[in-house]
Amino acid sequence: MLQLGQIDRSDDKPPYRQIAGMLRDAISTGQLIAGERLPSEAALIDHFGVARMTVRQAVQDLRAEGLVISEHGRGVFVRPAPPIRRLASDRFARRHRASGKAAFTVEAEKSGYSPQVDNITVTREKPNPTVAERLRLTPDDEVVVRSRRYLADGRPVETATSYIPATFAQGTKIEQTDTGPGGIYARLEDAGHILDRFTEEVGARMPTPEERRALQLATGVPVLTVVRTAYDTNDVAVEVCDTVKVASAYLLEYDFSAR
Amino acid sequence: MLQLGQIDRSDDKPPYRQIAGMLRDAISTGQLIAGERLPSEAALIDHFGVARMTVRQAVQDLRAEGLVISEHGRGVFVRPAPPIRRLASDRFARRHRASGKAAFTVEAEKSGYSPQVDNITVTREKPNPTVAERLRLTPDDEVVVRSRRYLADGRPVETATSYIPATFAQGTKIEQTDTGPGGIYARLEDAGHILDRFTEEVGARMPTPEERRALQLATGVPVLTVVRTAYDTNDVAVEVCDTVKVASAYLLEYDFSAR
DNA sequence: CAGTGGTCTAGACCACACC
DNA sequence: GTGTGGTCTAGACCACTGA
Repeated sequence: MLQLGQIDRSDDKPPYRQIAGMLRDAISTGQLIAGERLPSEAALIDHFGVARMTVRQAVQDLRAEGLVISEHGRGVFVRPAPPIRRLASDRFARRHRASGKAAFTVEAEKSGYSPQVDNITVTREKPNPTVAERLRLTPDDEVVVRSRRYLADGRPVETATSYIPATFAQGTKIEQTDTGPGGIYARLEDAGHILDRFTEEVGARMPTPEERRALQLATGVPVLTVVRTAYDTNDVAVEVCDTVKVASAYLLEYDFSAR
Repeated sequence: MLQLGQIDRSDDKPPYRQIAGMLRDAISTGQLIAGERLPSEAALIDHFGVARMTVRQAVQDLRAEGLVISEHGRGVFVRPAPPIRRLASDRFARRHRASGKAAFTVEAEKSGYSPQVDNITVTREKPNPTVAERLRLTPDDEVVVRSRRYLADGRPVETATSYIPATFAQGTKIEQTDTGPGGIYARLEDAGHILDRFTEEVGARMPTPEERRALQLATGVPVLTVVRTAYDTNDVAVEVCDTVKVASAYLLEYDFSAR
């Protein structure tokens, strides 16, 4: 049974923060382990002798920190850490593509989870200014826009949207739902755009409500945003890929020279 | 004056979500711009005909998303986007170091903000298991631990903790608060450890309460965690640097080959 | 069914900002 | 001072879970 202290009414820290602090300590010291249920609101009200809103505010703080998740009708639980995918920067190397597999599949086999892709859409649009600039297009050029969602062991972990200049995608499988073995990059190379290098821009923020839905995100879990641009051997930008990843499920690895 | 709709009581979306949605729309459509004040709680209560806790819960949602910040006694404001530092992966290149400047200073001059470092502490400790593994040390070896906080135009943007094997730091300025021109890396190279490459591991999460204090973080702003390991030309790990960055203030750029 | 968290009401007192 | 958000109380009804 979990042992908790009492509120110090003379403390300037408000009661709800004191309660949040005690629960946080219980979690960080291992008195409450991942997946375990916290005392119910009723139990906390009894123990601390406060109103319901006070304990709810404490729990609310912990949720915003991503420490706990609450499940309607069941209870509040210490958030279990999901398995973490380490993404190495060689994940788009040609040797993987040569095997006919997409980067996400290769990664899945290495790490031992079952990969899945859904919600694939393919459209043709005018690029937004950011994409246009990266692809060095005018706003009047067209791009093929490919969106999809990636799942690992059935759980959404990432959404991705690729933008490919229509002139490069024209008449290739890039315009179809199934791009064939090796994915977009293999088709671009088939078309003579031999890939040379990528740049990635990494940031993080809280998800929008739509992203929370699409990625089934608990409160208190941010997203990593990664915008990748692919260049061919003529230094032509051939694709921009905008991805939103569940932050708790990823570690991105990069190598670079000291010279 | 801001125009807002009314709550639809027959909607299954609860009133507080409807209110949050309308405010969110007002922000995303530009009816409320960065830095502008939202209607006061009293005004929202009047307008929507709900209890105070209902409008507070709506605002709470927006705070957790990082869309607004509330200031006690002043109001709730659309969160202004802070200037974003783009960190290129060549920021530790030797040519910068040669000029006698630390990476943070070089970055500051390029981007035009005033750099500052404070809270510098230097201790000698046994490494924790993670650091020990990265530095290929035994738990009995010692490391010099250097912590500091970086500020841009007076605002905290990052905390960093470096771990250097004591055998490499011994007798150098690395053990002192002021490491001299070019910083730790210059001193390691003075000592014959010519730097060859770095690896970085990037993740994101919500800050701990201590981090929120140290970085003066508003609610709804995650942190980027970057763990960098430096290797010398003998492939010896000579430093691990653990950094926590305000996510809204950074974009990390990396380049890598397609081969 | 009982137990859980989700939403809401209608008040209260407080601390802070600004005039 | 007035107006703002921060904290707290003591209820109410609802929706979901699981025995």
